[in-house]
Amino acid sequence: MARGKQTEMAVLGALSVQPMSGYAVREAIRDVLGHFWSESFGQIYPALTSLHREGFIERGEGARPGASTYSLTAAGRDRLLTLLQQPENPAPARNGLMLRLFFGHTIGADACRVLIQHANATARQQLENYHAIRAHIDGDEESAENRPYWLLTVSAGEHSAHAAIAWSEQALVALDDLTASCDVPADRSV
Amino acid sequence: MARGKQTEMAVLGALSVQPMSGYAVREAIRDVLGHFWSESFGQIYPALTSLHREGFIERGEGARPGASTYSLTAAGRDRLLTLLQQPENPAPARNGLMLRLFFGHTIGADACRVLIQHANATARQQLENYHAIRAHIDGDEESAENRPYWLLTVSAGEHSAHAAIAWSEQALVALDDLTASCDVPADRSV
DNA sequence: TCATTCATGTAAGTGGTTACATGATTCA
DNA sequence: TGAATCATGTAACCACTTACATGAATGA
Repeated sequence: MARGKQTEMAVLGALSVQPMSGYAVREAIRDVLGHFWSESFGQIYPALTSLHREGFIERGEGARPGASTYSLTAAGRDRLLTLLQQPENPAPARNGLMLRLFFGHTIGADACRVLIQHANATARQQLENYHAIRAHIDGDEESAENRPYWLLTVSAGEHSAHAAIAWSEQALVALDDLTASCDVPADRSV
Repeated sequence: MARGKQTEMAVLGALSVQPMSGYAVREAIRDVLGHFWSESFGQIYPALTSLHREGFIERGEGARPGASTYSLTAAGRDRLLTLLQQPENPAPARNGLMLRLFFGHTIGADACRVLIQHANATARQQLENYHAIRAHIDGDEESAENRPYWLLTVSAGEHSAHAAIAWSEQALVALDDLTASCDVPADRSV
């Protein structure tokens, strides 16, 4: 599926939870979907305009003059369902850490260690964030029907962070073995 | 770091292994870095032109008329080292599966199951690929100095695939519990 | 000879971010 | 009063993909 449809999907999804302004859509995407999705102003406002033109959202009075509150129409709800069911078009892989490590021999073992330690710290930070989000979702009485699905996404984040932590620690040991076997070859039997 | 520098880094990295044509650079990036990096023709040829203009690569005679063989200059090797040491600029998160699951209540548990089963199959496939790559690297006598670093990247892929498999299976159980508790509430405690 | 692969490039278009311009409202 | 936040939008730019145009070499 075209990548442009994904912005539409995220915006309709945000509005499906509750009607809100474009500004609030951006905040919702950043704060609620932030750990697995992002959209910028430059995407959100044009998307709102075209969704409105196509009749998928309605524009109502906002709390302030000049502000609007968008809400899904019936057609918009259908549209969201259709989009969500379309197969995803995976983005091309681009992992900067792996690219650097692949040329690890060029930058040296110490520089690699720094990169990996940084990845480890990041993953630990993420894991803490996921725990906080989980606690927040568990404590939220309002969205009981969404809760199991939201927890699924948090769980995916936790699994991924755990894997990154395990890998990075194993990788540091492997690098230590590598340099040790260069310095004191007699000490190690593979 | 700017995203454009990353193409430069990948191209210089490919040429650091051995001199080759632009066409071969693209093949190397696709086949060797494929599981964590990608570049298209439209990026590679302009990058080669600008790297040549800046003196980071030399253009030699190719095997055929009209074809060139690019190789790193000393300045190019320095440039690669500099680029590899710069901190990465992580791309904004965009996980289509998570976006869909977050609105899982809208599409329903069965549709979510399909998505998750697909993710499971993909991860298993990736795991097999990583095992094949690992075997290939282990059997390659030529690149002994690069081997430990290449294995690090394969290991990262394996960890990530394992995490995806474990998560997806757990998620399917969670969805089963969810629907079971809706159909036959008396059967389940919690 | 004819399809495939090797090879180099360009052009058009998409998708996306960032910075800017503007102004009202809230609250300290 | 003045800073922070809410709010809407546009313009310029960057990164990237895809499709196209071209043609030589290889090999069935």
